[in-house]
Amino acid sequence: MDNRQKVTIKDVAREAGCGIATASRVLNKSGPASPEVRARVETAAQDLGFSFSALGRALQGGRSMTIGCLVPSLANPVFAEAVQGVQETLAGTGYQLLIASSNYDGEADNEAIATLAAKEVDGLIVTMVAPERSAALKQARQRGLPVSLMFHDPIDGFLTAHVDNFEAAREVARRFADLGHRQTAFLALRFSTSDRSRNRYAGFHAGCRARGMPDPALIELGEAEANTPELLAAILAAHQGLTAIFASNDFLAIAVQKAARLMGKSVPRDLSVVGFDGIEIGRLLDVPLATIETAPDAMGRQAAQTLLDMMQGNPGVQRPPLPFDFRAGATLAPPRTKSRDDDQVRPRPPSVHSLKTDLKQG
Amino acid sequence: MDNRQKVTIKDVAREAGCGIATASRVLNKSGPASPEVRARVETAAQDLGFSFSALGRALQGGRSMTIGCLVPSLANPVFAEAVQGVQETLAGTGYQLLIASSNYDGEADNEAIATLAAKEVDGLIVTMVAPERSAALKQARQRGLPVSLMFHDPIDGFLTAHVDNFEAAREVARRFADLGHRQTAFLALRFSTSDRSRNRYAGFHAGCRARGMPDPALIELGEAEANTPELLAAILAAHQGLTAIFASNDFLAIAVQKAARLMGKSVPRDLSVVGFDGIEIGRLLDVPLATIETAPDAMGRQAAQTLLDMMQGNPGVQRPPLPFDFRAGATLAPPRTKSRDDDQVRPRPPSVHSLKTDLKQG
DNA sequence: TTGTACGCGTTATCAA
DNA sequence: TTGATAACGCGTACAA
Repeated sequence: MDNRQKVTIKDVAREAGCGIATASRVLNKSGPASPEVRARVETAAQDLGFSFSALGRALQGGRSMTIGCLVPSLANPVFAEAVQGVQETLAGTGYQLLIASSNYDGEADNEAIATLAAKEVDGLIVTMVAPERSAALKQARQRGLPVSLMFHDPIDGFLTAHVDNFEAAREVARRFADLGHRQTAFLALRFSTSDRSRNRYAGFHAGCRARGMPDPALIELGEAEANTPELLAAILAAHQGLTAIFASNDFLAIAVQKAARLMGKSVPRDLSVVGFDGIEIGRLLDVPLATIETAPDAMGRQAAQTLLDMMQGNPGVQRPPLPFDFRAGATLAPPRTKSRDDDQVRPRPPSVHSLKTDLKQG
Repeated sequence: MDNRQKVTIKDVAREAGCGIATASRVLNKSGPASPEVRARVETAAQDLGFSFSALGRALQGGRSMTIGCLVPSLANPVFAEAVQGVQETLAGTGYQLLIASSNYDGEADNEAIATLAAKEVDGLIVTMVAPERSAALKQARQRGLPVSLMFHDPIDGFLTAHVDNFEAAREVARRFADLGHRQTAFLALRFSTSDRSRNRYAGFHAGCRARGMPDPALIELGEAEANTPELLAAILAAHQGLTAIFASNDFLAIAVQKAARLMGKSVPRDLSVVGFDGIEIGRLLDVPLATIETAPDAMGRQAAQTLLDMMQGNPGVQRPPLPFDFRAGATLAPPRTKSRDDDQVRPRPPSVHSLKTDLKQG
C-alpha cells in the first residue's frame, strides 16, 4: 500500500530493459529511439508511476526553474495581489514561485534573500525594507542572479515595477488645495521601513508647498493605533484644526473614518480623507473612499515580465511607472466654512454622495 | 565585477588546502578538525563568499526542506492570510514555502500538485477543488508525502484545518429565524468548485428547515455578476420577497449592499445581509457587516503545525474545527412589517446602527 | 539506434 | 584528525 520508495529513471530503464540514456531520451523526446524501445519505456514509466525529479534536473542543468519572491507580508492584500500577478505571468513558463515574507523586518529580509539564493532560484522578485543596502541582495546579484523589484521607486542599478508615489501624492495635495484645504496631515504606518510611504509624504509635502499651504503634519502610527479606532481618535484629537487627511493606505483611511465617527466628526463635512492603493472594497462602501488607485497585480505582472526578460539574457530596461488614478469618492469635500453650522455631534454625513460615483464602475 | 561562477565547497577546500570532506565538516560543525584547518577553511569560505547549495544538499540528504502549498488564489485575502499564517509557523523551522495557485481550476490543481511533487517538497499544504478526487494528490500520498488540508471540511483519510461550515451556516439560519425572516436566499460564488460553499448552503438549508422556514433560494453567481453591482441588482430583483440574504463571503455581502442601494432598498430595513469570513474591514464600515467570523491565519498555522507533526513521523490527528463567531452587525434586523411604510426609494438606511457595535472592538 | 560514464554539489562512510 | 570515494537523480558527450 505504501510505496515509499521513489522511482527514478534508473528503475524505468531497468524495467524497460534498456539504458538510462535511452529512457531519458524517450521520456524527454530529446533524441532517437526505436519504436519498440520507445513503447517499452513509456509503459514502464506508466506502470511505475515515474516522474522526473526536478532536483536532479536542476543540479545537472544548472537551472532550478524556480523564482524566488520576497514580500513584506501576504496579509497585506496589496502584496498578495502583486504576487498573484506574478503567478499569472509565470504560469505556463515552467517556473514556480518560492515565496518568503519578512513581516517588514530588514533582518528577516536579508535572511530570506540568502535562503532563496541557496535554493538556487533562477531569479528574484523583491519588495523589502532597503534593497540598496541589503548585503545579501548585493551578493546574490554579484553571482549573476537577475533581480526585479516591485513597489519600490527607482533605485540606482535596479529595475523596478512601480507607481510614481511622489507624483501621486502631489496630486492629492493638489486636490486638497483646489477645494480650499490648508491644514492637512499625512498619516503613515511603518514610515521608517517603507520607502513608498516616505516618498508619498515627500510628494505630499512638496505639493502642499507648491500651493502655498502650510506644511502637512506627519503623523506616524504604530500597529496598535492603526488597528484601534479609539486610539486613532485620540491621536487625531491632538491635532486640532485639520480639515483633510491623506492616509498612506486605504485601510488606514477607512480606520480614520471610523475614528472620526467616534469623535463625533462627520466625513467629509468636518474632515476629508483620501487613501492610497485603491482596494476594490473602497468603491463599494456606503461612502465611497476617495483614493489613489493603483494596480498591484499589474505591478506583479510587470516585475515578472521584466525578470523573464532578464533571464533570457536581455539587459532589461526600466519601464515608466505604472499609471495611477485619482478616484473620486465621497470622503473628499471642501472644508466647512468654519463660521456657521457649528453644532456638535451628528454621527452621519449628510449623505448625498452615496450615489455620486456609482456610475463610474459596477 | 561579475563573479558569475558559483563557488562550491570544492573551491573552499582547494583554497584552504584540504579535502572536501574536511571543509564540509568544518562548515557544518559536524565533525572533528584541527584548529588550524578549521581557521583556514573558515577564512577561505569567507573570502570566496561561499554558501551551501540547498540543491546538492537536498539531493544527497533526501530532504529538500521545502513545503509545497497550493491555494486557489492569493488575490482572495482569506487564502493569502492563511498562507501568511503558514509562513509564520514555518519561520524558524528551516522550511521554505513553494507556492502554487490554481485560479479555482481543478485541472490546474492537478498540474500544480504534480509540479510541487516533482520538486520533491517534503510535505504539502493544500486547498483545491476536489482533494478526494485528485489523481496527482493520490499519487503524491502513495509516495509517502505528508499532506495537510486547509479550509476543507473533513474528508476521509485526510487531515484538515477548518471551520465547521455547515454548523456556522446553520447558525445564520437561526439568527434569521429568531428575527422573523422567512424568505431567504443563499448567494454563492463558485458553488461548483468549492466544497466550503456547498457545505454552507447545506447547513443554511438544514437550519431553515429546522425552524420551519421555506427552503432558501440558491443563487449562483459568476464573476461578472459578483463584481458588477448593477448585474447583481438585476438578479436580486428577479427574486421578489426576499428579506434576508446569506452571502457565501464578505465581499459578496458588501456587494449586495451596494446592489441594494442601487435598487433603492435599504439595508437592513428592506433587506438583511450576513456575510462569511469576517474580514477586518467589515467592522470598520459605516454600517458594520454582520458575518461569521473565522480566522484564516489560524487555519494556516494549524495546517502547518499538523504537517510539521506528520513530517516528524507522528501519525497526526484530526483536530476539532476552529471556532467561528457570529459577529453582530448593523446589516441584520427584523424584516419590515410589510404593511405600512411602503414608500419608495429612500437611498440610505435610517442610520441608527452605525454606533451599535462600535464597542465590541477597536 | 543504443548504452556507458561523467559531472552537477553535497554528505556519509570508511580507511588511513 | 584527515581525505578519497560512493551515492543522490539527471542529462549528455561519446563510444559502440
